[in-house]
Amino acid sequence: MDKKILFNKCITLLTSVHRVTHELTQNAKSESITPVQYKILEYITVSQPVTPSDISDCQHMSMSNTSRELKKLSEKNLIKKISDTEDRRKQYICLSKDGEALMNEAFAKVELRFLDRIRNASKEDLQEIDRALDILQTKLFY
Amino acid sequence: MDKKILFNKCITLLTSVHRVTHELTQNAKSESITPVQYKILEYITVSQPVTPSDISDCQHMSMSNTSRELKKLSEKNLIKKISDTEDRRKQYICLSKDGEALMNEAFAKVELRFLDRIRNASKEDLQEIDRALDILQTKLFY
DNA sequence: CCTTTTACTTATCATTTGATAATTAATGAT
DNA sequence: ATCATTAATTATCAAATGATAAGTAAAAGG
Repeated sequence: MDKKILFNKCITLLTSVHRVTHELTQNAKSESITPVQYKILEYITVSQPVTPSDISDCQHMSMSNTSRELKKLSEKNLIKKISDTEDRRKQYICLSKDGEALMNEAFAKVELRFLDRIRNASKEDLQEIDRALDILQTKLFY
Repeated sequence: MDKKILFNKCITLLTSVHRVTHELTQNAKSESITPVQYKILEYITVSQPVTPSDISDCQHMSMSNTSRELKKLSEKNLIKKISDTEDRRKQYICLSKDGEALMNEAFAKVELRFLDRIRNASKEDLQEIDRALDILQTKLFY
């Protein structure tokens, strides 16, 4: 196995993944939030509850900028902040009802486009895709 | 095959791919260019020669903003513009020597990190990864 | 020819994002 | 009790990006 070839293949896939992600998500997000805010909400959606520090780490942004964006999301009533009862410096961020609704809507659009993308795949194709997703998730994109 | 489960698995992989991409590429790019400029150079690298219109389409930015960024890249001597002899409205963009050097350096850093990531993979793992990349490339991220 | 379309450019403005420093409040360590 | 550390906030500034409008030059289509 030539690792150089594997590298190139991987780069090609990365490029394709980014292109397809854009196709799946374009116009999915509400216009009331910025791209960064959408990414934050997406992260909260799949990982809630999370702390501002978690968001800062995972989204690669400074605590100050994270705090600013969370404040804006809070002002738009898309998230709730809950203080930790043990360590009162900490906060837990969750989606509000509005936030959930907004993300459900966005995810529904993305799912529709995803289903359209695999529309013509056979049963065997789907199983191969499923298996390939597992392998890459565990062995490469862990 | 439950397509809903497949969708969720796919979203999880997309998230992982974006995280890993960030890990592989962070600090790989020269500090003399902006993220958007790096993405443009990356696209030129794998697809050259390309026209400004190609870049505009594929990077999802307006022609005017594309033109501005290409001008900056040109001023930094990272790209060359070549006019089409047949249709003098058209241009072909290629990397300059400096541009190639800059991208080679960036790709080398990314490759090192990639190799480190698959350091502990067995021969069988690598073959599975290779096969999985092929499948996803052709059947999902086409 | 004359008009329309295409490819690209320039200029300008608003918004978003990134970076930095200073501050508050709670906790941990000695 | 004091000092250091942690978690988060606020304020401010600069830079990058996105959006829009107007303009140039070449080509294409009557």
